[in-house]
Amino acid sequence: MYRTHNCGELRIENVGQEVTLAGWVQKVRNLGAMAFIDLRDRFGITQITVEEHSSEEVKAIASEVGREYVLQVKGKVIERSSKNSKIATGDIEISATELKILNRAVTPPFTIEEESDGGDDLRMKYRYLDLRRPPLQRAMILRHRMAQAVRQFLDKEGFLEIETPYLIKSTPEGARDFIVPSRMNPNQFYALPQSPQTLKQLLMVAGYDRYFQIVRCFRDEDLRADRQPEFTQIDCEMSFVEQEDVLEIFERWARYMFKEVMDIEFAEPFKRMPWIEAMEKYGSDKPDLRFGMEFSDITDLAHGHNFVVFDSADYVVGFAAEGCASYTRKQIDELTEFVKRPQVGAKGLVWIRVDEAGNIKSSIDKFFTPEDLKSITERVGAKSGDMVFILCGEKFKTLTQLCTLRLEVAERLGLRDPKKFAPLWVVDFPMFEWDEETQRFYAMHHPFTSPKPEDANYFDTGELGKMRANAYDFVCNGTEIGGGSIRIHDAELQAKVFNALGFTPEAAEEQFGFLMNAFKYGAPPHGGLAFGFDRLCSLFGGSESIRDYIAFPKNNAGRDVMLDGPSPVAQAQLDELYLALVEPTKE
RNA sequence: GGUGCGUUAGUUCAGCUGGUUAGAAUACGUGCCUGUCACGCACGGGGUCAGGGGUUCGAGUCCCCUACGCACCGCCA
Repeated sequence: MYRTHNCGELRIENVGQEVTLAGWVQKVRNLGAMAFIDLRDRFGITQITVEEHSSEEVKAIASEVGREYVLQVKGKVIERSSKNSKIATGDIEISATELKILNRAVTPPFTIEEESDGGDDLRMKYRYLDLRRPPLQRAMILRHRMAQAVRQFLDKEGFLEIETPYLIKSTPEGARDFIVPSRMNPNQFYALPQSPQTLKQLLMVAGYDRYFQIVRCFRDEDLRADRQPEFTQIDCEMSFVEQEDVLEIFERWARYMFKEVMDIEFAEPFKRMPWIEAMEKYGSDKPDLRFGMEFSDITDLAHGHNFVVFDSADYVVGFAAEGCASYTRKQIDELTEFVKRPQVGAKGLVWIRVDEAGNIKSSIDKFFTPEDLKSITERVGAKSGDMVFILCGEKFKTLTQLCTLRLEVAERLGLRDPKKFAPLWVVDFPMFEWDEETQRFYAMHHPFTSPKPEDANYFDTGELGKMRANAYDFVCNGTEIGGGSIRIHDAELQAKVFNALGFTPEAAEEQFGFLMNAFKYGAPPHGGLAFGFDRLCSLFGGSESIRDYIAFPKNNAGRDVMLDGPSPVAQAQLDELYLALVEPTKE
């Protein structure tokens, strides 16, 4: 038997017991005649003491072990003369009677402690060492507990966990597919699923009624802190439901998760916000509602004052930055530079200061009377001590730019508190989105999303941009955590949508024939949604990056720096797959 | 596809307007040390300044290219 206890469980009650522990040596403090060894496993740290009266063999091993040696210790639990309140086992220590080196270790490239001295890149290369550190272990344990909570809730609600294949068929809509060559079918390829969307709809046709899966999804797009090429979704689908049914059950699910994992309860129902309201009030389809600073349309007040910047703009919009009247010229200049960066793209920033005494001063005093400015500050709800920031231009572009500024101001004011949670449902998304580049409509959600019945007439009028969908997103703290829709279950309606998206009947048949065909055999009304599990973990865990919650993540370029993949393969492997390589062309 | 920042000891970093032998902390090694827990003290080893090219009497420092890393824009139905 390697151990009787783990390194985190012994307490004062255990004093006197003979125990065996095994773990990794975190640190040796050798004082000459005596030595202390911190022995670590994922349960905690226990101090081992080697004393003057210990055997020569024990002393010899204690002086030999280094960091990350795997060590087995036999000894007696004794009460410490000087306790350490920083660790859970700090009241006791093990007086070693026997030490055995189970394995030696070379000096690790960074310290394996709560706060490592290693940089991100290095720790990623030695991910298995980084994963030994308590912060990473807490993250993995959080993820595990969350997955268990998901299963408990959905099982109780009658959902069946059903696995769908990873080797499926490529479809050109949406993100780029990862493709996998088929040896048995020369010159043909599988695709890895971007999500099991069509498969879960087929499960509804098959009568499984309520399905879920914690499932890996794959998208061959560029990465971000919150985007990995393979990521995990909590994928759900239900039959015989309307939007309200889906929102009801998954709001209860979200509350269950917050309660079980975070011990947080929300008194009020989650806020619901139509997409257009989210855009106009916050400039985003995933607004951060941990704080206010809502936008107000001031186009009518801004026009007609011989200020050419405003007069030439379609849309003028602003918000009151709470308590920012004290901002100095330098701080305003910084924010101006911030919005003028190419990533934001605004031309400039107009400000109106309402000081503590209620006096108004602005960057547009030349063009606006104090009364005009006052009506603007009233429109945006600015109080004494606030600063109004205004951008103008094309409507949605300007709203998006102002959103970036709102978040930056909130960040500076410390309002983006990771301990605070502001969940909401964004509903009534547009059905279609016009793409200038390809001059066609794309499905904003996906092509299986149903339009709102009252908007169906826009198929006939051709005003596809006005059509709203039965689609909804779950948003928290400015992050899209999940989204879904009520699907189309009618072949005729599905054909209309494919037509609107520019598919010929033949192309629709070729790509989605299996689904259209299945729908002929009695598809129930159905809908569902999917949550980004990695993002949910990072939301709960309080980290910006989902990489912290993935055991073996990819880097910025989609590489696994630990395995050093992707990599070339042997010619024989290529031959077997009938693949030939070409030199990459460099622009 | 694009923009910005970065790359100096095992590690994290400093290194000014170009100027002698590139430093600190930590880690590592050796010795001393009976209550440490960021142990302490002393000594020591450790550098292709990412790679290549250029400017210069002289480059870690300035310029160009490449590679790699991070963040972001595009992209992510």
